[in-house]
Amino acid sequence: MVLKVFNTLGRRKEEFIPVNPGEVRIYVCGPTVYDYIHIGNARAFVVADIVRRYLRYKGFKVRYVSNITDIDDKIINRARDLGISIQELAETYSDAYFEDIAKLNIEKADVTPRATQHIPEMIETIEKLIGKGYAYVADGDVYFDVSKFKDYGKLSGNKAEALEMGARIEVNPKKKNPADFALWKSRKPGEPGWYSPWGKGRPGWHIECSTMAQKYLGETIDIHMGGKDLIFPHHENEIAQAEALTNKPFVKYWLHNEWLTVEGEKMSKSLGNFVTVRDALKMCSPAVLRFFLISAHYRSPLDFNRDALKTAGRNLERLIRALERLNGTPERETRVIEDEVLISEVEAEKKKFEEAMDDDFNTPLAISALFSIARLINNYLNVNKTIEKATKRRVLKIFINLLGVLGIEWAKDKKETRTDELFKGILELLIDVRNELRRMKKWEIADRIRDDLGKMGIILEDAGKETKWMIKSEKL
RNA sequence: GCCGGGGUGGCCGAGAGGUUCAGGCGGCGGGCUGCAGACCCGCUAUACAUGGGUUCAAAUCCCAUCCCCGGCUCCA
Repeated sequence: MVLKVFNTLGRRKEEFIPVNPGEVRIYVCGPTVYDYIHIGNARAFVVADIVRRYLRYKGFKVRYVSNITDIDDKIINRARDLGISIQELAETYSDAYFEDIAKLNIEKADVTPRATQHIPEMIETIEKLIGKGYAYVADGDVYFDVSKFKDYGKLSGNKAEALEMGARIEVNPKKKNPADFALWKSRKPGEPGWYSPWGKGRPGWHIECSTMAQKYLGETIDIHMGGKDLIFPHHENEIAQAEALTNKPFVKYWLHNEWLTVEGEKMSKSLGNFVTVRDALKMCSPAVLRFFLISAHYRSPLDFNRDALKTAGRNLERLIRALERLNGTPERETRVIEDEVLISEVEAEKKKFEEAMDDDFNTPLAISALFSIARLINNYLNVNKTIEKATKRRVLKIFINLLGVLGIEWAKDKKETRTDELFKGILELLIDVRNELRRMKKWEIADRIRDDLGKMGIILEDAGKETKWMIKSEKL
């Protein structure tokens, strides 16, 4: 099956063919560590994570690099406001970032380069660009000369001339052209600076990414991802820098995800509707948040709100329940026709899942195949009280693998039963007594026990003679 | 001003020329159950912003209009 991806460069779906057969190199723009990451960041990282997992599922060897921007205006200002050092601030929030993405089950990158640890490489790149006539020095700053790069605007569709018209920023008199962008910024009083041929200063934002991407992934990388806001100017400028340097295509496929809104509005500090991952995780479990984030196609807008989270929780629960139900079903040796049918139908859904993912990572459509699998399992188990061993294994494996592609790990998300033995003992005693009451048809008392426990967050479900209990996780 | 993305059933959300229009949630009805839950079945659902056009056939293509959102400035 052919994987198709929507390439921002060209704005159309293309067949995915990596530069080197069987091997994919991905670069994802990581966070600027001046604050906790928000759910919009999380969407971008989850999408990238799924791209990575699915490519691996398809048999590609994946090398995945995602940077940390630890020097930038926002960091400098924030550190100043808080009265702490830049290093301290960056350290705090990069630690928080790793914690947050780990919770969301986003795999760690193979390499996580930090901007401040690659200053010499950036200086070298800038020197080369100056040498090739693409950049010029102006009073301690270095700017990229957009007019020298023919393809400028090919990613975003913005023309350098048009940018001048719309630009509301005050014109920087050091620039030859308003669209030129800084490769190196001279140090202002109170700011940190690194020694360079142009005096003390620090690198521009764009040069960080292109330099580190090329250092770890080579001159032409397969996939570069990020939120759509990065298309311009960030990615446009990365292309200019990298391609001016090598005369080779910098990135084969550019993938950008749409915005996540909150209650219909874009997140912004001024609206006060910024939702960090940490805030969101007070409302739902990490698995639910992740499941919510992939409930729409990555190129469609998605709105974060309580109802949507609730629905995501129910949906995920439906899948997990079916999985657990199958897992808990007793095995038998003999295979019957129903087993054959189940396997072939589940295999058909697996194929649908793959087709959906092959079509530019269509997660909502892929998820619908998972619902079908859940239904098939439930239907089977409604009639069959046992399942043939190999059938069970096969279906479980498919189900778990497909969930795994989406980064939903059943074992990891198992509700932590933070209950001690004493609690369990008492509860089981209570259930036994209740079942005794049920046998005696004392429904009123039996129901009262179930209802009252329900109010306390403990759910009892009678299935024949057995009674299952679970702690209602408000998070799910 | 220049560029871009959208408007699909009560809600969310796939589909991008053609058999009866995914899937989930919610609601209603039924089955199972002592009841409830979970699960299954059915209905809600002959929906695709509006007006034209192309076509044997249009959510899907074309034109116009309305509305929403975004980029052009740090931003996933």
